[in-house]
Amino acid sequence: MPGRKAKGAPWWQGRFRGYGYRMTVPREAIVGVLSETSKHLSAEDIFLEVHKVYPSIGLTTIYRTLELLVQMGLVFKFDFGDKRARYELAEGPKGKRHHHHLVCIGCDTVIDYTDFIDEEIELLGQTEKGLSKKFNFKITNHLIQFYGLCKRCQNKK
Amino acid sequence: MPGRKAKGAPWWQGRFRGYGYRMTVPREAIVGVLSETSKHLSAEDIFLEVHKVYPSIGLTTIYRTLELLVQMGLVFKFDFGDKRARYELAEGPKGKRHHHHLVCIGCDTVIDYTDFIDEEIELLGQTEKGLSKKFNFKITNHLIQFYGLCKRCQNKK
DNA sequence: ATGAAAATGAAAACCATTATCAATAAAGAT
DNA sequence: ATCTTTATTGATAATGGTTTTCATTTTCAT
Ligand SMILES: [Mn+2]
Ligand SMILES: [Mn+2]
Ligand SMILES: [Zn+2]
Ligand SMILES: [Zn+2]
Repeated sequence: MPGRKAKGAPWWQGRFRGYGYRMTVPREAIVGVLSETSKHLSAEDIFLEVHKVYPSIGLTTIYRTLELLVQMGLVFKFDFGDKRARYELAEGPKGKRHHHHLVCIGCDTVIDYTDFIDEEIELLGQTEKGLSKKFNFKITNHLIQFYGLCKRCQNKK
Repeated sequence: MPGRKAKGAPWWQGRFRGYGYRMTVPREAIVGVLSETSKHLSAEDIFLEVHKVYPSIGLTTIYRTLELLVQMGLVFKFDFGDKRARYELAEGPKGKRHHHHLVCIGCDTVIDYTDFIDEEIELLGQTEKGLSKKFNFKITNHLIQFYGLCKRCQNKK
């Protein structure tokens, strides 16, 4: 099992350095938290989690670091309709993991899905091409979210 | 030209009454503003517009009425990434006009498009069906936005 | 016209996010 | 290991869109 617990420098350190940023304890901790969850955390969520291990790290730093991470393309920032921004690691050591979301309007649960991406990619590509031509609009990104009721919430009176 | 300037009760009054809400001057004015634009107005935009005719109507009422309208399904509320919510009439007398958006990250312009390309329709149907089955998720709505550069912003410097 | 209930406006409160700024810590040079 | 530069941090205050509060006004069925 190569490298499994080797404790070498985490893969993202090079990313920071590449951008000319310093590697710090708070940054390490924040990316650490994000890399250990599949949830869509708010700044405060992350703050609370980081706080357990480093009580001295402030919420301001969480916000600042998240902005950096978004700028670097390491983190996605989403708005699911509750008032807070939600953050999620954009990629792991294995590469990108672009995906779309199912948002339950009953319990605010967010489901990631990558399953249908493959079939979607083809159609998405064509859609984007068509729009680009029709409106002379250079598409760089897209946001696709489906809203509805999750299994649990469908069975609630 | 049947009914063109007939000045009969606007079509949305019945909607308010149907929900048990009263018809008031501010509500009339707010829907009026929304029905005369194709832009995506913020609460303040609407306030300013209404203010020209009814200087006594306050911003609070704008917010309250917009929330009502969204609840009634008469108005869509969007978040395009600037900090303010944007509102847009969901339908006219002729029915729904569901559409998607192209958002320019250069000038914040938002382009509506309703003439979905075949690929997009297929993409949506296929995706929604697959997702519903796989996750047992009842999809009721979707949000699709493409981000990029509009024609003008592509030709800047 | 009357009166109960709904709706409004002014002001204060909310609250996620940002800006400020003095203190601290990272990293290259010595 | 120490020094030096300067990015980074944390406490605090400020911001700004949106909500709450509550006394006053308006709607509309009677
Ligand atoms: Mn996700
Ligand atoms: Mn629109
Ligand atoms: Zn749910
Ligand atoms: Zn533009």
